[in-house]
Amino acid sequence: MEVRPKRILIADDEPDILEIVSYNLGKEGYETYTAKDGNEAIERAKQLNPDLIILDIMMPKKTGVEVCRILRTQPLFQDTLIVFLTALNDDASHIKGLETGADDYVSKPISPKVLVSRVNALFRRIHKEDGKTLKIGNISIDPVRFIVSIDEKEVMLAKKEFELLFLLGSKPGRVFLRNEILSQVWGTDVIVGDRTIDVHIRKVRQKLGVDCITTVKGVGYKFEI
Amino acid sequence: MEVRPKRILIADDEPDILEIVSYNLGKEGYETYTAKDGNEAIERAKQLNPDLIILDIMMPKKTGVEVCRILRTQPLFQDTLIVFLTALNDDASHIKGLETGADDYVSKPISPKVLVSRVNALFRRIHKEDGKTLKIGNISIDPVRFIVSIDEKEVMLAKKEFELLFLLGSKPGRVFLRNEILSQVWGTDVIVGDRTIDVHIRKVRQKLGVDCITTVKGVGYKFEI
DNA sequence: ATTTTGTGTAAACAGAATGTTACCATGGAA
DNA sequence: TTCCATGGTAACATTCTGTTTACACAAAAT
Repeated sequence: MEVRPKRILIADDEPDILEIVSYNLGKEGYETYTAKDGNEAIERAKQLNPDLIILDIMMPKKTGVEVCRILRTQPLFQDTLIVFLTALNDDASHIKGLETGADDYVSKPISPKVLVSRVNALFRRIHKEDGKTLKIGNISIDPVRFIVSIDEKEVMLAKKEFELLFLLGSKPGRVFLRNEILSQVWGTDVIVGDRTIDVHIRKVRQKLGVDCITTVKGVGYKFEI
Repeated sequence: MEVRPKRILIADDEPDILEIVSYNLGKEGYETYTAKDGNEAIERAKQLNPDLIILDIMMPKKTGVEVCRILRTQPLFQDTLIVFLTALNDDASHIKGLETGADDYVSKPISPKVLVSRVNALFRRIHKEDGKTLKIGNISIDPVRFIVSIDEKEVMLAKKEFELLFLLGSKPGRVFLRNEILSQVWGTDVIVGDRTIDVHIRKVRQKLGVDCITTVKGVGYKFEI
């Protein structure tokens, strides 16, 4: 399965930092976006639904810790990786950062190499599961062979259909919001109509012949047996 | 749901380090085990199957990096968390550690607090499943799966119904005024009639089949078992 | 006892959200 | 080229939710 490039949002009030971090991560193949204060970080996070967010601790409007706490209260950002960036090299803020729900912590002055390798390490840790066949009850979803099996019976899905099912199947039971689905399967830059998701959901349901996708009206869809 | 204490294996050739790390993690509720060189680390890892392994980079017999590489080749240790411990504070070894497949990296001199909080953060990342689920007695309210369970029996609520219950359930026993409910669930801009809340309360009561919402006349409602 | 105030309940309605179908554009394969 | 699979849109059908209305009932106030 083709992998969409990871989206990283970087929030810092120093343009130099934004640029150097953005440049180095971009070189690694990440899609980078920036924000220059806490409020903008939250706003852009909601709009972009990034895979990882790098937050400077000391920022105008809202500190990185505040932004982290606010984002973490929302289900949408439960899985988002968060890394703190700070000039304070002391233990206290270090611990505070991690306890707030950050996944890592890098102190300034930043070595681009270190930052990149830590980011890579975080993604590696999360995506150990990548490439593995998902098995939920009698349904298995194989991203390598691009095939879905139901009780040993194999079903072929089109790319988008497969990606959609794979996303939902990756966390059975969890509800995926419509924008989440849009940004994960279609990407943030593409603009598609309102009925597009529904139509694809329908196609998947039809091809599978099993009712394993539940609609949660006003919210989204979830995979459930 | 009760959780078995996490097992942590610590490998270092300095007895002092072993003791201080073991003591501090033990105090946090982890089950700790030690090894004094690379070979012993591998041996004990196989025997204990720990959830997390802390490896000193500089150890006799085999270095931490070697141990990590060897363990990572085995399926059993694919998901095991690995943290490196080192006196070398330079970037080179740092990067090397993470690229080898470690999940984190802490440099000596070790601050026990920092180590403990990083370990906590690693585990928190692994089980973020049950993060936001409210549990009150035999009722659990899961905003990620959008499901309410009563004694393992699952109930689906409509969006507003769910939000209403979630609000009340977020502070069991506390009375929520009608305007409070209005502003939290419906928002400040929306104007709805007086009976709307009642009707929703009724629907929730009906669907749950359990009497867990108490009316406080002239005031509001509260969640109570 | 009567009125007033607050809440419970059922039914009905409007409109939002989703399901469904048919159709079009595109691009690769035969 | 033609054919076909894919992905997207538009238009309509259907379902479900949220809200209101109307009234019953209960408790408190008069």
